[in-house]
Amino acid sequence: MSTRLTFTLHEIVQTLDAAADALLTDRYGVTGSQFVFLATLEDVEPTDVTTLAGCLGVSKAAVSKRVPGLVKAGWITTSHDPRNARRVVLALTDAGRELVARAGQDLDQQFTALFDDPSASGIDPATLNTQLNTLIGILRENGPLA
Amino acid sequence: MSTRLTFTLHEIVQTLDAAADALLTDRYGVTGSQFVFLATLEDVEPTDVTTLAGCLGVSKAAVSKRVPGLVKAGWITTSHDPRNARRVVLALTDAGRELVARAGQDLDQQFTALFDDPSASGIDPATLNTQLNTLIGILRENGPLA
DNA sequence: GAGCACATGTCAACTGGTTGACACCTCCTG
DNA sequence: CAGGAGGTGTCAACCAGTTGACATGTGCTC
Repeated sequence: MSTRLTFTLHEIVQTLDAAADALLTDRYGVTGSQFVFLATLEDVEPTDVTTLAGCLGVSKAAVSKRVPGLVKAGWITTSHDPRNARRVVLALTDAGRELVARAGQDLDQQFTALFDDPSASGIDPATLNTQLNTLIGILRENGPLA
Repeated sequence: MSTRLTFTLHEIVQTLDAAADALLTDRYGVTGSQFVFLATLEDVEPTDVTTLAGCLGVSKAAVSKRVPGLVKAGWITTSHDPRNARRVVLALTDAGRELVARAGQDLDQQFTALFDDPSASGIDPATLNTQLNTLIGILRENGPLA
């Protein structure tokens, strides 16, 4: 338990990610980063490599390299835009959509259940969220640390 | 601005890291991850590869590979424990200690200054920290998502 | 219609992590 | 003292990112 807020923030996302990863691997057979890929795609499908890379916050090359594996695993499909021969169109398969829906709901439920713990009384997730978003706003205004 | 707390948490640490990295690169000529390495070492020096890897939360091999570069850059030194010929003892150079002190203070000051912003009134860093630590505690108790 | 600016995806080379195998050293136990 | 258990660092092979270069396709302008 750190007294430094920045450390605490890193610690909580790491713990959160580890927990999510374990759940996803055990129950759904995907890694955390695969789930993020699929869930993000679900939000914008059908779309192309460039757009998805933007949504994920990674480079086009990173997306490009991961596509074949996800196709082979049966989560996504690729097709070609008849209007643009260069463009690779990505979409979820039915299995992919199903996975995102079920696992997403599962994760959500597990997470919100944390706040039912007696020691969490007095912690309001909405307030917490607002405060953190305010900090993000200030951080962005100031340019990377003025 | 996300409404999902988990997303917000990821977003704030990413923004924070980007800001810190920019500051460190500009003013001190080290990357964020180099600074973390040195600051962590400062906490436990002199120590060996295994212990430092534990503190950093990475593998021994990862530490082992980064050492030569940091020695060459003049931030750390390696030596041998006379009691154990296998053991590689890591310590900061004077330059390294100086860097950690100055940059650490700089980062701290920049971070705490965020809370002076008028829109941050009503956000108490200590309370925030306590609440997040409570959540971490619950998360760990429950095993990776019960 | 020719040509150019730009969008798009992929490749190669690099970085910094991982795991598993291994060599080496220490120390305890019989 | 022999020998094995276990600690310690490094290596090789791999994975998932990055950047920069590149081939290719689109569409605008002249």
